[in-house]
Amino acid sequence: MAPRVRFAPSPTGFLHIGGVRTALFNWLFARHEGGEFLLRVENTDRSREVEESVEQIQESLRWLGLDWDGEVAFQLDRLERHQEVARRLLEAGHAYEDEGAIRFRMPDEGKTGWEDVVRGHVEFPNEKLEDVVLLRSDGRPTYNFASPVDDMDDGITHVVRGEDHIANTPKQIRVLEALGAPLPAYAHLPNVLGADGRKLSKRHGAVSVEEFRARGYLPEAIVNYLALLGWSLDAETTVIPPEELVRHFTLDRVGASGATFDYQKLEWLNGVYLRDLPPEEYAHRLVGYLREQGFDGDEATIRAAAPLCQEKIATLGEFLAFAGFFFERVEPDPALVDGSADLLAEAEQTLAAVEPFTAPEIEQALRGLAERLELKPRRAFGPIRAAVTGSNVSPGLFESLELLGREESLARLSAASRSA
RNA sequence: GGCGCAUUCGUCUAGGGGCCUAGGACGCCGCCCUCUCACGGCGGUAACACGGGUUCGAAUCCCGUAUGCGCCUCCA
Repeated sequence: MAPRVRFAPSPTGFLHIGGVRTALFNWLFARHEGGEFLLRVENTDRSREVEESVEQIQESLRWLGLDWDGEVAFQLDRLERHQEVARRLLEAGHAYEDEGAIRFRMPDEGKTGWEDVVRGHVEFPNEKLEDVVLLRSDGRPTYNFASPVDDMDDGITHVVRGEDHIANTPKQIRVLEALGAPLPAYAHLPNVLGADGRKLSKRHGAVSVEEFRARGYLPEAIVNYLALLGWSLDAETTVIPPEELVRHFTLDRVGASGATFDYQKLEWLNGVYLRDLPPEEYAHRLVGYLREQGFDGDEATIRAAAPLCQEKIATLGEFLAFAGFFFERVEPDPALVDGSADLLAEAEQTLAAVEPFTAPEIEQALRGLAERLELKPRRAFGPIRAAVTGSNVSPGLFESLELLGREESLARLSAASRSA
């Protein structure tokens, strides 16, 4: 039987990166096994619901490439079903009324356990199991009731979720047993933590998919990185594109201990993916990203600047800080050009005569100038770079000059020379 | 407090009794490359939480302790 799994977020806000990891493992498992991946919104607590979040969650999943099967289901739409099942349990003596609510009768003795796919045998003493509320006094189901009932109705074969649900599992198992439903396999994923060992939150850095997207991370890099949080292919491999992930992912290689989210490693991985992109694709994504961020600089210039930056930045978000000088005049840091008035004037003259105005010729001319002035290349090019790009960190100088064009390059050199 | 889960370099991890004087990756440090930055190359740093067992032999199995985290809501 093909497995069927689900991702069941509650619509209380944006999609948290820890939630994405849960969704990802479900998705990878389903796609690897040729099963189905369902999306179910657990919205039984209307008071905590955040407008727009349902759409945002879907948009985030789509952006990451985590496609789900069928329509999105909403837990609240199945209210009548939940009430009917609760009545059944009431009539069968498995539940009782309590101040308007309906509670499930947990056994008082013995144990309730299961073979967790990632942790092995887990069991709880039944005396520790509270009689959970099935239906609130207003008739709405609670999570510990709606969730297993929906899993049953949806034919969920594997419940893959965060480890914070471990203590809920015995309760849900008892409910399912009382209903005579087959038990799904359970796999409890380790938590995703911040650097201080606590649950990853806003103060550790970006936590929502939207934020990572806005900062210029690639979905495939995020997916790759997240897959490594709790799962590994082998002892060696780190860079594993989504298709490879699908090909190799198995639940038995998921670890059980909490994983700290490492922003530096994600950034490195993002750089790997960025550099691996074919140049046209890189330019395409860069334009898309910049437009999404509201940047309206000339597209041809963006595309021309793209290859000069591809090997040098790790996130698309760095582009404007790194190559923004292509789109507007910049004020060089006085300290970088100070005392170089003559050099800059000479460079201006030299470049005025370069023909054609292309990187190789520009390089030859400027190296010749450095030699004449008896300056080490790095000493000679530093002020020129600052005059033209505004910074001592930039794309290649000669390529930058070519792209900027002779007229603009000379103008900037002239201005800097006067102020130096 | 009770119950549960977890514990290998700073971080992510490999490891399932001898292949481990513990491997890979990120980070960090050094060198090389070099017009800056980056990339790349080379080298280095750094870990089996602790204590008992079991065994000829333990990172690997068992017990205990410690620490961290989770849950104990008519939240999910």
